Amino acid sequence: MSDIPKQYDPQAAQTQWFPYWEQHGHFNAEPQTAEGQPGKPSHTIMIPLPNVTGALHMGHALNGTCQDLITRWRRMQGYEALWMPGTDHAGIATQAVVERRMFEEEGLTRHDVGREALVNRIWRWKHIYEKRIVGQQKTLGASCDWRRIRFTLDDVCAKAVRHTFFKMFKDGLIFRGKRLVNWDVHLMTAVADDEVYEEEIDGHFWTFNYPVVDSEGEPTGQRIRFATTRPETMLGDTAVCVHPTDERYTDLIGKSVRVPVNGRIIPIIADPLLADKEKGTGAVKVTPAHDPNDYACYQRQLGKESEIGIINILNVDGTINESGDNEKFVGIDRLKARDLIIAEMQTLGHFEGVEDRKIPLKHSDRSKTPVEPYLSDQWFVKMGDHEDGRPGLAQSAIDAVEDGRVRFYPSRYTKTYTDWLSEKRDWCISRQLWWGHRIPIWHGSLSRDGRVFITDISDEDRVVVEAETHSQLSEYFSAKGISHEEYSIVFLKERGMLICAGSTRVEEALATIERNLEQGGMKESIPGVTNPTRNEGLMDEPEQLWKIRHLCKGLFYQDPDVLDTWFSSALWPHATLGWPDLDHNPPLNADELARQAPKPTDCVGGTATQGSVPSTHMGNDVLRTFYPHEPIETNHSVLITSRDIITLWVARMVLMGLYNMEEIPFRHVHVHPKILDGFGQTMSKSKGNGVDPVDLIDKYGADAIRFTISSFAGETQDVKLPISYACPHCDAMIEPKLLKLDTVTVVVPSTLKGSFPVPQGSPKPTLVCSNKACKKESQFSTPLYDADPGVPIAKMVSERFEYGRNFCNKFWNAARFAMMNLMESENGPGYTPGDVTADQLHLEDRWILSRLSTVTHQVDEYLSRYQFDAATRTLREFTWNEFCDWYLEMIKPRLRAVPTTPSSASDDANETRAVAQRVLLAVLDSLIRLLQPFTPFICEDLWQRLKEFAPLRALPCCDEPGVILREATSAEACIVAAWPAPPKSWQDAALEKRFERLQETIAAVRNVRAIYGIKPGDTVKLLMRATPEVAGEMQSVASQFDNLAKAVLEAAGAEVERPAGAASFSLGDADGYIPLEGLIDKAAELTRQQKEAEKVRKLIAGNEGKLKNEKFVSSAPADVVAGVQESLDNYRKQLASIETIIADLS
RNA sequence: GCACCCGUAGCUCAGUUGGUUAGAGCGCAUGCUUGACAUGCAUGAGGUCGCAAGUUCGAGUCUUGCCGGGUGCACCA
Repeated sequence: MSDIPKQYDPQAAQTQWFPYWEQHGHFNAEPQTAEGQPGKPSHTIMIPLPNVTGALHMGHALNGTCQDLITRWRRMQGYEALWMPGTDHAGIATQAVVERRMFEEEGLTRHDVGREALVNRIWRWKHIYEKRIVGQQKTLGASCDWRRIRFTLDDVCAKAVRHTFFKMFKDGLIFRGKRLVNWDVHLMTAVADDEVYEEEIDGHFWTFNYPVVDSEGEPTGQRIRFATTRPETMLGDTAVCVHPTDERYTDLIGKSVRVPVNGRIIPIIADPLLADKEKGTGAVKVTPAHDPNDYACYQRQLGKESEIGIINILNVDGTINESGDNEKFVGIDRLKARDLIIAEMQTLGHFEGVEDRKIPLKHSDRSKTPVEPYLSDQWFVKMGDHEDGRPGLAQSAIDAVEDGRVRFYPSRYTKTYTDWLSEKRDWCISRQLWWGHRIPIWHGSLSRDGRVFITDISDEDRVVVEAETHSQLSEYFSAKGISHEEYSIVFLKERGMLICAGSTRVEEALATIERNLEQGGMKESIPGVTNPTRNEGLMDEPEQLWKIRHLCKGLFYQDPDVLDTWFSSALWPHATLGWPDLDHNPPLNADELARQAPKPTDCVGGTATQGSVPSTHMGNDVLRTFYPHEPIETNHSVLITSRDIITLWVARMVLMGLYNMEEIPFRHVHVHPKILDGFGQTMSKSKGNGVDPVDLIDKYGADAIRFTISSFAGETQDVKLPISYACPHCDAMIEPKLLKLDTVTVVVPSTLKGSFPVPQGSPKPTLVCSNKACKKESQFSTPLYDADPGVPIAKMVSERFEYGRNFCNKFWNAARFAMMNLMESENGPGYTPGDVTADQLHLEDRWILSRLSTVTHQVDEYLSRYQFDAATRTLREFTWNEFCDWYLEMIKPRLRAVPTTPSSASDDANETRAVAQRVLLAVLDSLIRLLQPFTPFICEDLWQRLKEFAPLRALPCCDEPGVILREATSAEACIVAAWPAPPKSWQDAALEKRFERLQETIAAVRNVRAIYGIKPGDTVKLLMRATPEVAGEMQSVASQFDNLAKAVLEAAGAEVERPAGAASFSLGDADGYIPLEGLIDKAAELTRQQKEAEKVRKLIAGNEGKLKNEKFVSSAPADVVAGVQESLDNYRKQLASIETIIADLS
């Protein structure tokens, strides 16, 4: 067996077998082609699409491992298993990373390069990172159907997005509204709630007063005091608010105050929710455009007598605009303006005091600058129920989980999901970005005065279509061959119109109009739409001004915003399967198809692997087969993801699936743990602790990474993964440390040299090896910088993965051993296939087959509940502690064709060897299959090696009594071999119990040998005192005592007595004596036995106490009481033996 | 403030519906290398299961409170 190396070489297996699987189409999932045709059940997993922002980290590796495991397991079980790959354009994150890079490297902002050029740059970024991501996934062994890879901005997904938006628009589910967003004044965009972080800063808390004025605007002499942390917002104040029952102010309610800095007269209103009698002065200024609470107050007051205004005082860049009604501050940054306003208030005598205070302030994660609450126009999806009481989008998704159509594993995450959905908050779907699905809406103005409208539709704004104008538009469209099904027009009360495009043709037609208008040519335009006119009224609408300036030049323009990333990813489960096209299958990826171009020999006999290429066949079989449908027995599906996107993504997929498909998108949702670093923090690029799985795979192998990861993918808690840096010169481990920077804490090597972060243009920081013999420097892998080319890099590694590496090596060597013994050698003939009957089995064969059956069923059970950790541990223990440590050791004598017991002395030694070989191969065969989902590369490698000399092998046989193993042909590849199903009848609890006793005895003998330092080569004698039954068992396996503990069983029986000068052990139902005349230290032996006796006495006392307790005896179940009684009896026997020994010794 | 998770051996974690002596890997100690594997084998040491009370015949497991760590959601004049 010289061709099997002593150590498993993961890289060799990975290089060989991944392309093999791909080329043979083993990852491909094919749809059923005709209705009603009986076929395999399907199994679908939709990947939680990684962002093209950057490379994958360990969290992705965990996520991918779980999905691949389930996919490979189901595939072997006979499912047509689809794992759908793809990536997400990740709107803001990707745009931000490209913008930042562009600024750092070229000093350019997006406004310098323009929309089209920026988007092109992002596409280039996307291509680079998608390739990297796919490469990482394949390195890990991901068995996705790569031909079906999708990207959320590709044509198939874009069509689904447009279709859905159009449908929702027509259904009245999409509306335009105002919303306070987190405005990043640096990037000049809104950022989502999850893209801001809070940081406490040292701030101030100022108290001012406003003079109360009478109806003529003359001061009454009264003043109202209030406090604020943002004095500049005074410019946007539209009210002062007090609590309605606050006696200090009740007489002022309804009166007015004058804002000293701009002279604006504003009312004093009462609002019990906004004002708090206990806090501050009890009075609060109201700035609806720049504070969420104030905005909520503004909405509450709408339509009431005390209705207040709303004034946006900020430009997009954070400077004060004209609406502040004081030209002194126009164009000044809001922070500068703050100081000026404080000074002015002081001068005017309205300043009361200031105190220092820690203020939690929201910062933009992208620019690390404070965000401003900022009122803007946004698009929303209505989540609430319909007016007639029918459940709306949110409710439909709640129902699906509550009635069990969608089930969470672990179930506690159900609460996260339903709690969030039951708020039914409308979903803001617009983003002020350039990278994403452009909102397919064109704004137009029909008004005659040339005003431009950024239209604002809420339900009450919609008006019945004016037939005349509508027909003009219809004419325009129909002249282009566009039917009225493809667009939807909504007119707004005398304010303009919105056209929603439902097809690319409409989009093109509308884009043509827009372009022509922009160029001033009116060759093609909608009647009634006039040339753009710059309107002065816009000047107080900074965001709109900005839009006009940068994005659109006319009265007729496409909405500049793009959709929230989650809008497209919510469609993922059906969009990727080709929805809304029901008449053909989705197209396959040409590059990926080329990878598996069938070799000439494969072409003979048909086109089986090409089944889902668009063909003459009509109908979308892919969608029909792989999207959940009735009857549910024919298809299964699971979503495997991390908990932080349960609301953002999982909930939205369910509601979108129900909306578009009228069926849930998946039946199970498995939520796996998160991976934290050794300091307990989540891994992320900005912290510098994100480990590239490929680095780890290079070091330990993909199987090792997968095995280790699955061993900690349990259901209870997150996983700490301590990492260190490996010195590239000497391989020593360098510990990481935390380094606090201005805004974040980052992870860097503890032996960091040089400043961090790097000042512009300075050398990159390095680490110094802590190994005294090395002391060399290297750069280190950090997502915060790219290392200089050609410089040695200390990669991030984690010793935790030795767990998996060692396991793979152990398994490799077990297989190596098996193969050596399956070949012809001086020990006997090579493997011959053939049946094995029950009567040919030895004790250890029956035991290992019993264990195999038990373990297989346990693994199935664990995997069906997504308990990867338990499944992994079970297989590891079985492989290492049972198969290797006991079974292989026990059959070694048989494989050497040495007669094993006196009674088998006459047996044909070769037959003994043959049976051992067959059972060995059968167990190994099953084990390779069982481990395939976990460690596919090593398994395929071993499978193919075994196939070379044992294409026929004896495998578990279920249908014939007495026949245990029967000849069968092995599958072409392990990845497509059948999942093991050993008969349950093999499980034999009594046998397993008996075997445990044997193991205990052997361990006890080994213990004695270790204590007395007996040389490994020396044989000892063993005498066992036991009941005739147990003694008989001992006799029957006597050769194993010799084999495994170098002990010759001299005697076994009830009459055996302890020889003088023997070391002893007591097991409850048997005592063992090992004569060690001369070797034994009587005093030490006595101490050892007394200690043992003490332990047993305590146990006896405990059990006796229980049995004396009448309540225990009467209320505990009978079997528990019997169990206690039984163990008490055993302990008493054991104690009696030990006491005899003690008496002998003393 | 509300919700969820976690606290078990030096470290990282298991521990099913409460039930006989609480387990694993790493690390540690001792002893083993010509026959699968030193990425290995054997043996061993190491835990009043965060604290307190309660329920129960019986609690690592259930309940309540407290302490400590984490996460999510609200809120922050």
